[in-house]
Amino acid sequence: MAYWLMKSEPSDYSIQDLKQDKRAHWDGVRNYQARNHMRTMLVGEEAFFYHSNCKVPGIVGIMKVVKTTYVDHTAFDPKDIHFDPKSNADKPRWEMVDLAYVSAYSKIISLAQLRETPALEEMIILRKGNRLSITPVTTKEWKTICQLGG
DNA sequence: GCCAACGTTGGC
DNA sequence: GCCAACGTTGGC
Repeated sequence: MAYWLMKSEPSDYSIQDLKQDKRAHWDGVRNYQARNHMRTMLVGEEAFFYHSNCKVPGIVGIMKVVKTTYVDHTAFDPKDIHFDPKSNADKPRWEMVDLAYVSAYSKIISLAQLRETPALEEMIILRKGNRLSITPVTTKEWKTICQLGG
């Protein structure tokens, strides 16, 4: 069983949205590396929900995989913001998983706080220039971050 | 808003 | 296959 970290801009979709919806399609991923990570996800695996591109970026909660990858049909929709003319029903290029809400931290574990934690110095999202929206998290990192969350 | 870093595209 | 140009991400 692997652990994950998945980014979303809260102005687009936040942990509060997921809490309300209970379950969500993680659509709109348009990066091959991120897609390939999703392909290896198994039902029951847990992921941190990360708020990116906002005032205080950081980890805000936990969710779990409830459905493995299937075709992301939003890529076919010209009105969708993530429309990709190179993906079609005959030859779909993008996929998504379904995730369920698990918990939300009462206080965000900020990016600054993650950077200050020595046990996390190898974390992928903390590496210079990293922009990948879906990354694996090691068991050690997972436990360290859970402790930070209290 | 700025800009470094990265991924993708397409001409050659 | 190379690589310049372009678009996007995301912290600050």
